[in-house]
Amino acid sequence: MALGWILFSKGDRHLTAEMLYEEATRAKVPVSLATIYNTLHQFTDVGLLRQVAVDGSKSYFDTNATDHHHFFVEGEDALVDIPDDGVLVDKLPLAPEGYEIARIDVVVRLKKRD
Amino acid sequence: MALGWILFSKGDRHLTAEMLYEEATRAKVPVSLATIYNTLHQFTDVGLLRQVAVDGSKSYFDTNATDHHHFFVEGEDALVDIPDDGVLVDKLPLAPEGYEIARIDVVVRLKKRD
DNA sequence: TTTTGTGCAAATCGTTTGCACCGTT
DNA sequence: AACGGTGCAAACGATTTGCACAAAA
Repeated sequence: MALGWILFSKGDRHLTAEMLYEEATRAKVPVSLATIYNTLHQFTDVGLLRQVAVDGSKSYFDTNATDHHHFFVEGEDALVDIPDDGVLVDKLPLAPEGYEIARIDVVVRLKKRD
Repeated sequence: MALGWILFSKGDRHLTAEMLYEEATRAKVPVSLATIYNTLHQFTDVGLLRQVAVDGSKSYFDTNATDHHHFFVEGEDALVDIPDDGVLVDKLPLAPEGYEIARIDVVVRLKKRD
């Protein structure tokens, strides 16, 4: 419950388990990381969160569960929604026989301009 | 060197470190996983491989380093190239001030049709 | 002898699992 | 007393690091 409040009372956010853990701790909600993961997965299962795998290691949880795409800032490891329909995927490829498309993820990787 | 042969002498492939490790072992090239990772990263750094982060955990290395997108079969954990230009990303979003687009990753997640 | 390259054992880090605890029926 | 739910310590698996050894300079 407490975690739900932290997650959803501040608009759209992109959190890692670690981030939520720190926020919870700071907010005097003492939980272990395992509980954080359990909670994140439960929210994900009921469709309130969207899990985004953007680099090899940690994964992000997006409080905006609707279909949309992301910027990912390399080096900064920040995940940002791409404003409404800035991206359009065209010419959807046919799914191979016997399969159907579950979801399309578009990640636009950004790097600092030098 | 031996790993280079395994990687590149069989056309386009999508391998995890573990897979390459097993192939190497089977091919009587005894290396540790750490060496596999070192080698994969070296090839990636010089642009011969492309690292694809598709789910939270393991990451795939694609021997096709050119720009293209992927199907990912959930459950099977298989990664497949999307044939030539089956996908087209339109209306490229402006990168925020001070940033430039490094790469665009499109992953079409497939699930078995029931 | 120093320097440079290579491979790996051990450590690290994100994540998951099994189980102990507690309130409820 | 049995049951269901919740939280977490400990295990796990993928990846990285630091260091030992060996060949080249």
